[in-house]
Amino acid sequence: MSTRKPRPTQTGRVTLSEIAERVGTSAITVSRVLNTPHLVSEELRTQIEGVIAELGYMPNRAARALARARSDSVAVLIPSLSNTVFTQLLEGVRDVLNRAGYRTLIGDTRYSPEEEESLLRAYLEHSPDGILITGFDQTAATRELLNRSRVPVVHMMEMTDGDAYSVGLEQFDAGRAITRHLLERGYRRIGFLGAQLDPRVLERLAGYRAALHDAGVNYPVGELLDSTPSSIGLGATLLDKLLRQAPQTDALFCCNDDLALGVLFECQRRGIRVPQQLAVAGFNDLAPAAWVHPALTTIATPRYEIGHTAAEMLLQLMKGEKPEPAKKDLGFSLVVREST
Amino acid sequence: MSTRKPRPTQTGRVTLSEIAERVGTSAITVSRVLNTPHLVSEELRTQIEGVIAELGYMPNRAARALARARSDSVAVLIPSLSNTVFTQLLEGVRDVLNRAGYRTLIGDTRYSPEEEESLLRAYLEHSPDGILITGFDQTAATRELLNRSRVPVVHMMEMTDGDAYSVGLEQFDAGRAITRHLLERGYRRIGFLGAQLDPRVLERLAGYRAALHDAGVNYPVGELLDSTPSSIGLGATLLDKLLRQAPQTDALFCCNDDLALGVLFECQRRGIRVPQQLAVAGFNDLAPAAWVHPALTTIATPRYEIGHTAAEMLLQLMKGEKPEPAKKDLGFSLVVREST
DNA sequence: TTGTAGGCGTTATCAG
DNA sequence: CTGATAACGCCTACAA
Repeated sequence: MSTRKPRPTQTGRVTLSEIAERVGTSAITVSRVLNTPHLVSEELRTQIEGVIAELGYMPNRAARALARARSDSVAVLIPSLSNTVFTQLLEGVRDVLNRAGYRTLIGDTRYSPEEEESLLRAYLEHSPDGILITGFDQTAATRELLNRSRVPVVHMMEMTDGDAYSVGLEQFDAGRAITRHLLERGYRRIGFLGAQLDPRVLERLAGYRAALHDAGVNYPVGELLDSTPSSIGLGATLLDKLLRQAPQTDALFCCNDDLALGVLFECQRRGIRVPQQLAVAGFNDLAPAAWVHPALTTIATPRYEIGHTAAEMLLQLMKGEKPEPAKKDLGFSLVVREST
Repeated sequence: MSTRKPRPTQTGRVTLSEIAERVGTSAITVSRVLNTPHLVSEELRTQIEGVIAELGYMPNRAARALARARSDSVAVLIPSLSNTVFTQLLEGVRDVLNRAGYRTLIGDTRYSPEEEESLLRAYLEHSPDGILITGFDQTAATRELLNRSRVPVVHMMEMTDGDAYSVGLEQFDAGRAITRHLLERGYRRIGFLGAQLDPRVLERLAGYRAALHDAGVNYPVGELLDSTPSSIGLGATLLDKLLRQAPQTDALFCCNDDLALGVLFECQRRGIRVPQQLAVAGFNDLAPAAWVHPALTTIATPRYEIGHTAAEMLLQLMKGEKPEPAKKDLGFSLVVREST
């Protein structure tokens, strides 16, 4: 029994060996109490558990990760932390992953594929067991990194061809659906307000154009695109611009609720009656949409469920299972309220 | 030269030894190229850098953390991810910490000290180099954990006595300030709407009461407290309740902008003129406050700056420096708009 | 059911 | 400036 006496550790934290020494057993047995308790005799186990509690032992994740070659962590890349669309997505993700014992490394890409690439590079150093990423707008290098890392990946928010795993909705269809709703209501000079111009917004724009086209309507003067981030203030600004550029517009599809709220508030300020003089539709169905006056017609998107489902799919992949189907379309719903 | 040939690793990832072998040097030298390049000769360095790039080498953080006994990560505990107050706080935190090379482990406590304790327990396993935590409402066990871990901690959002490091604002003073504003405007039957009832809300309530008391006003029937989470919808509900309970109320201080917006929208719906029939004040100055109609009087709180400053303070602590002063009051400002 | 040996990938230490 | 050696704390594999 040449047991080297374990000295206090570098960090001052209690280690398995110290516990083992106290109990008069070996580190591996203490490890078993933590990971496979059924493999340890009742007696030893309760004794060890006592000392663990007494000493306030706390496993060292770095050591565990190194030994097991997995980290029990998942990297989650979203465009923005200040957009509730993505924080709700995150909540769905975390409710699933935390329960399953995973930590999430959250990265916000600021809507930039380059930033996304650099975040991914950084997070791969942590050997994540899985990756959740927003959309399909990755740089070539990002794709390369994802492939070479051999870590399971699930894409969120959009659907696509390809053979990637994904959970989302058809942004194109949603944009078309709400535009059709406006057409059905009898509006014809239907404008579009777009900001940020990320791929999902562009899909919605394409859906809007398709709906108009299908209806034999053409209203290019009503399109206003701005690549700066969405905000309520920008909605107000864009409305002002639009009314100069195309005063005859009778309905407006805003690429998200923030813009739409800005438009609504600006209409209130100017005394423009909604929907009588101008109908307004948004996208996402954020919390204020149901409460503003008039209440906002919009597309409800299942953010929480997308996060939840994507995380579940990733869990399967991390277990080595093949999720079926590989793509889940969680749909959307048109919520007609007073503003159209 | 009994160099064991390094086999492909467990994870399939390139390691320092493999690079070393390729170059005909040792792992430690490769490590130096990464960490202290000035200690390696120009020639060897460029050669090694070439192979690193060629093979797409990626350091293993777990191994590094284990060897260095620090993780380059910081745990950040906030009450909620779906409240923009805290996501803005987070952005301030991350802008500083990411730049300094730290990762953030984000935990949302759901406003529960018990949940906070369990998150802290979990995150301590990662050996964070520092901890940012919201407020001072910790369980005894949490305090014990923080002390024993000997990890630097900075508290955010509130000020307090004690000797803890903190960056925040005096919630009491802010609540008192906006109430005084209402008093100055001539309102006397000033109600208070509170939700969630976390410590910061209770401080604001205390400030409200103090202001009334100082003015010789007493209006207990106007206080409505609800421990469920804040939301626009709850604001509408509480207004309804309040108008039954205290119809003579002439002004309302809502503990945050969400409630205030709900109140405003409900007033619009009912045709209650703001501020003529009822003045409404909020707290935080969230984005919509400036744009709703009438625009909302509120208290602007420096969330981003608090996160930023707290992170800088933590950085100092992690370097072993003593930040001066230990408590930073970043203040608030009264933003008077149309609703009062 | 328990323990021994050895390694995970990196870095600190100290020698050359 | 470079390298050999020995950790870091835990776990896998195998043996007893």
